[in-house]
Amino acid sequence: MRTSKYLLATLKETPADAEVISHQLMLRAGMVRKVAAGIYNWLPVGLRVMRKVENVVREEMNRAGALEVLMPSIQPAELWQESGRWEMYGGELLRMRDRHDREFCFGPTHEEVITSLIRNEVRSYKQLPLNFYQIQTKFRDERRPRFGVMRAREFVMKDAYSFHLDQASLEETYQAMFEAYTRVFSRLGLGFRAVEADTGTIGGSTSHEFHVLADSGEDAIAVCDKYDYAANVELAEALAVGGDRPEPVQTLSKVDTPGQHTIAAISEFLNIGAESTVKTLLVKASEDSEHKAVALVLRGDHQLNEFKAEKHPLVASPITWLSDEEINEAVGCGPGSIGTIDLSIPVIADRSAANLSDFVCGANEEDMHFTGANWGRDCPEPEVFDIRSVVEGDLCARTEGDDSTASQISISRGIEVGHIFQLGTKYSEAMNATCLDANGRAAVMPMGCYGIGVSRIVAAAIEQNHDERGIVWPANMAPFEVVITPIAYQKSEQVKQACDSLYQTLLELGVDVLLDDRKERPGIMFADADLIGVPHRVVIGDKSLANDLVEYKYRAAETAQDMPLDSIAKFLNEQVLETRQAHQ
RNA sequence: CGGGGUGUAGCGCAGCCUGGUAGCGCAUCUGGUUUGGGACUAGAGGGUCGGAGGUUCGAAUCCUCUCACCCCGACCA
Repeated sequence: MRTSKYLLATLKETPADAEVISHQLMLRAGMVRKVAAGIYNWLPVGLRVMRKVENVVREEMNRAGALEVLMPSIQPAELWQESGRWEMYGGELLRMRDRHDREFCFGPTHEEVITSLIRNEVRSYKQLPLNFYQIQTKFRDERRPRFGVMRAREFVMKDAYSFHLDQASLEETYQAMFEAYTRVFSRLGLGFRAVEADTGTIGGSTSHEFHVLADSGEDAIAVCDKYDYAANVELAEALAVGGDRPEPVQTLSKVDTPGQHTIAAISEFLNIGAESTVKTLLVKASEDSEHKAVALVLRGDHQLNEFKAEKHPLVASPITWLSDEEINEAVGCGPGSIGTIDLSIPVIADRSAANLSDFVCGANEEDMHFTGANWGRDCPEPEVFDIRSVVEGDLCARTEGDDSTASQISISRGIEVGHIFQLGTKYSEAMNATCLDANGRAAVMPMGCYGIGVSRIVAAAIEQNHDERGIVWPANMAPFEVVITPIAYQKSEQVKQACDSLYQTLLELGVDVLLDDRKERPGIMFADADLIGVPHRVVIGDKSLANDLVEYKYRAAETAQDMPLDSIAKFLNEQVLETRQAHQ
């Protein structure tokens, strides 16, 4: 491609509404432009990158035996009503009506469509297992789109759905997808980690997320390298800290704590550590409970994990906090004075809180607290449940024996770019997707689903690969593999000939090459090439040509080097082929 | 959906408080001088001041309503 016939659309200044570096650089490099909140145009440079990602994804899905299909982005309401999600999905589902007033939605995902398709096409277990995928535009009406293409409303996703006769077959395909995803992200040159993930309301089955590690990531990941444990903090198990519960030594006493309503205030007022206090949080009880509220008890220095708490049968889902009035009604005081003594509602204590003795808690009376409180003696033994979030330094849940130092949890941030899921029969059962088994009986097909955020990967890769001059693409994602930067292309016939000839040779070798034949000063051409992140750059000017030399520079390298003109094409081709092969 | 903020040329911004007929830098176009890291120079084009209504002789500026976008808030690729 010649820049004179192309749209580089690079920007010198950073647009004001871009916050994260990937969004800023995608705008500056002329990759995307915003059309509306969370909706983007992909310009030529950006689309080139996305296509490269798609190609790798497609190759690996094909290699893993999945079959490519294309489903519609507009889906009829009937299918969603059949699965029950027309009511359940909420505001993220963009709904619309056609001219006959029939209801449709713009697909945020395709379980319904694929299940409806396959239940009509598959008759016998002999056809199974089958795995279908597509690379297609999705729409989710996010409550808050942000970070450019990273959390857009309209985005490109690879989604796959597998159908099986039994669980064993599902697990086999799940494993194959796990390996395919690992290959995809490795080939794309991303620093990533597969982590155990929340199965959400579907429950019971296995799920893994693939995260690109980046400080700007919206997810927190708990990692322990020693035991090879990695899980989203949403579900990472938190062990009790502090060992077994010591015997009580203090007596229960009520103390005046005027105006002290927070853990920080109480521990300072009483001159004790927050880890000897307990906080009592009141949330709504689930509908089948006889109580209105449930008390969640945590050690003062710990944080409630709402995802975990929601899984307890007594806790209403989604988790709902009691208002100040409701708290007063339930325990007779404000939110800053609740405690575990003489509570008439169920008490669920975190493992660490349950291990405390002689702790401080509210007295269910304004401006009063208890010290020396003890489970079993002063209040009933609580139900113990893991309801706190792991923190840096916690012992890994997989720790074996008395290994207290080397197996601590560290927390890092990640961008979710892939998610694989054993769905089970949730959709196949609701939509009656069956096939005949070996006994000639109808069997509901267990399903798996597997997603990759194609457009999000582009942004995630930039988060991980940039410097002060711009993007430094991983080899397999760069929009162009080589850029030729002439010095005085318009004036020097010698330079023009050398550039055109090299350009033609590289094109014939199948290299993605960009020739910057604009009538610009070198500084502008260098800046643009660095900004869009072309890995290999060749500068051709009269000075070096006089010695039959050209200058070669690798984008990520500090310095350039002179190379003979007559061997540069061969050299570049080798470089390109080498990186392509290294990432096959 | 709550809370905060911003809308003035393609991009980044000033002007608004104190009403008087819209400006700066970058980018764009033309000419000249330049040509190894975002040049210099002379000229030129480009704006419903987000939209509607109101106050006023007169509104980018004051008032009301509205729309869009951004940021902070717990179900996601």
